[in-house]
Amino acid sequence: MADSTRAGDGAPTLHDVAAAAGVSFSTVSNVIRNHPHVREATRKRVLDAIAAVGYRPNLVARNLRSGRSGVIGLAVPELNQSYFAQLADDVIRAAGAEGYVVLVEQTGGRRERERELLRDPRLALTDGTLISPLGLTRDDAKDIALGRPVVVLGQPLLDEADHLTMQHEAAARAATTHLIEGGRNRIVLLGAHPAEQGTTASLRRDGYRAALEAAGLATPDELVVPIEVWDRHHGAAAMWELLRSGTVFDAVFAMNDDLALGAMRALHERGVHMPADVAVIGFDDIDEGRYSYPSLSTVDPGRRQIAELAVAMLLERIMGTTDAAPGRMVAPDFRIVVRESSTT
Amino acid sequence: MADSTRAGDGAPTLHDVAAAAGVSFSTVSNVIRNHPHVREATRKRVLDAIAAVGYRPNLVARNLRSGRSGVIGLAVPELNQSYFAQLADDVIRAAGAEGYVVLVEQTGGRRERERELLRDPRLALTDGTLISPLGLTRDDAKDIALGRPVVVLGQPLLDEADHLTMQHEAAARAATTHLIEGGRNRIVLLGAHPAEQGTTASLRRDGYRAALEAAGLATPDELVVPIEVWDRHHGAAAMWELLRSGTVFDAVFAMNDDLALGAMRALHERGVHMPADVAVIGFDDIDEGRYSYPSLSTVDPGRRQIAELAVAMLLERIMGTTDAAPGRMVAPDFRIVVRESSTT
DNA sequence: TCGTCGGTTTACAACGTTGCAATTGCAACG
DNA sequence: CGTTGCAATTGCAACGTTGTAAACCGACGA
Repeated sequence: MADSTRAGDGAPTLHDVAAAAGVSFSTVSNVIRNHPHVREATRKRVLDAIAAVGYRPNLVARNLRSGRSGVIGLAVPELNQSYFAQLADDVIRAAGAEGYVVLVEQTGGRRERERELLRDPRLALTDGTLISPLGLTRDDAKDIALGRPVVVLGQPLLDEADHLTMQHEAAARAATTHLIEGGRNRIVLLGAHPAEQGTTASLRRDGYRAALEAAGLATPDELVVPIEVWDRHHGAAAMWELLRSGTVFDAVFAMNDDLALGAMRALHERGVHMPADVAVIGFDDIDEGRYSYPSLSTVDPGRRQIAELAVAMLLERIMGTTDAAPGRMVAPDFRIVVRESSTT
Repeated sequence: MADSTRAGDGAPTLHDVAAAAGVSFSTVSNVIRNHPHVREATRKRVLDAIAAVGYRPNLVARNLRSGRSGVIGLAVPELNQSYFAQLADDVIRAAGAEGYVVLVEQTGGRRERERELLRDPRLALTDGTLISPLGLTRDDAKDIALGRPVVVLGQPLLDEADHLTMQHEAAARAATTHLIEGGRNRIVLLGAHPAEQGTTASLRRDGYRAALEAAGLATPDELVVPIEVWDRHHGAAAMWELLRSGTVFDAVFAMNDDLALGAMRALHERGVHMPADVAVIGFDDIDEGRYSYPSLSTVDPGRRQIAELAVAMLLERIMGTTDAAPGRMVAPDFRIVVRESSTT
């Protein structure tokens, strides 16, 4: 039980085990690594010694030797946004199934922070990175040299990285079309990021516009509401402001479910009925939307599959089981989920 | 710009920089470590070489040398439960402010997994662990020898660890009392874990019972609803079942907000009005509760402060800035947050 | 001119592994 | 009874740092 062989306060090492078992530390290493040529009696003696001194391999040393850490990094805007919490959940599970653990970083969706993260030597602790950028543009990323496996969840951004792209535009278009087919024609877009190109926000906005144009509807500027941070709070605040302004509308397409839920709260408070007065659809299919009142229509982008696919792509790079050039994959099909908030 | 000095595919090391700068690698190390005695000209030459070869320190090697990794582990049931997602958010922020990053593990609240995690050598990658156990009991934990900094969010569990305990019982009692003061007397407890002692669930149940007894109310068995997993789905399902059974009640105290939100959905679907017919209060004060309809009354346990305090306690152990025996801290005050769901 | 004393630079031994190369021991063989 | 062959064991050089001890080198005072 006791660890009488140990000196100082450090954890026992191979050498401590070796001393306890009366063999060289190489032999202990052989036992641990399942080296084929170890006599049964020796193996047992070593295993007993391991138990006796309470030895645990020092993973840091092992990593230094092997060049691998068994850790992947996941960078998301913030876990307080349900979509990313659930994405992180899925990623941790998928990675865990392959024996990897996950270091989670929050970017707040700020481009400087996203940039910094991709260059941060801290990431060298991980074998690779999965990043879901929000603010970063191709321009910002131009001079980033990675030299390590990275998978980007989003639009093509880095030449050296793999990309897993959602069908933002098509999905946004389908969501908007769903509202139009329900007879709506003054549809608010909640969460625009005006100045940007090639980001999640701009692609979804393009889809929204395309749907309206295809239906012969105009897209008045006052219906496109910019919101920097896509959380419930900002969704509610923006909706309050919109209601205060007296703008007339009969539907809302929110850039994500958090914004939609925040907006719904504001609509409730003003006594606006959903879906009778205003139909609402969000994006992401977070779990909450099933349980809200009214339950929230949304776009299911296949989050779970995306997480699994992204982890698989990253691990393939890490293990070097692929020699394909960095490329782009398009996420599996999205799906419009119709719930109460947009039922005609 | 180019890295012509490099051989092979490995990242450049101190030696590569040294070669490029024409100094010994020790000097490079001195520059990096801000050793006082380096001639200005030399420093500049080395810095240029660092930039030229694109050197980044190898953190794994640094960690091996220093015995520190700058990583802490956070073990929570699952990020899909909003409270833990927000806790993780807070912990990552608090740790980040001190220069630490966070490796997140999910336990699913399963005792075996929680046990395993505390013994897993994988944790050796981290400098310490913050764990929020759900299933683990003192008995389960009896034979766990840590030998490393651990802070437990919850009841005293491990002799070698620090504990940060919420005032579960008092808070649950206050929540229940709030419902009673609103004139309710058939109060459902949602989320009991029947057989357990000393866990979050049992302490909150004790608080619930104490409040009822103090008010001279009975606690009929049919009002105490056991639910294993505290998420929206199970909350809704349990409420459906309760409604189906014909049990009469006029209020619900849910063990957490997710359960409450799930239950509210079921109540909505059955046309039960809140708070008129049934008052609801949850626990945790997750962000969602502000935006639900009706907005959810809850117990604010001071999550943010708890996260910051827990990180501070853990870092104190890691840095060895305290030599106090492992002990227990009680979390700062909770607060009953009254919103629409329990307004009389 | 020599020794001393700074500041400056370099050498080197860890940190705890891994994995190959080298060594040992032993049995079967010629 | 010395080889050969092979299993079992051991030695040792990495992996890329940090930090201490040692070495170097002018300049300055004696």
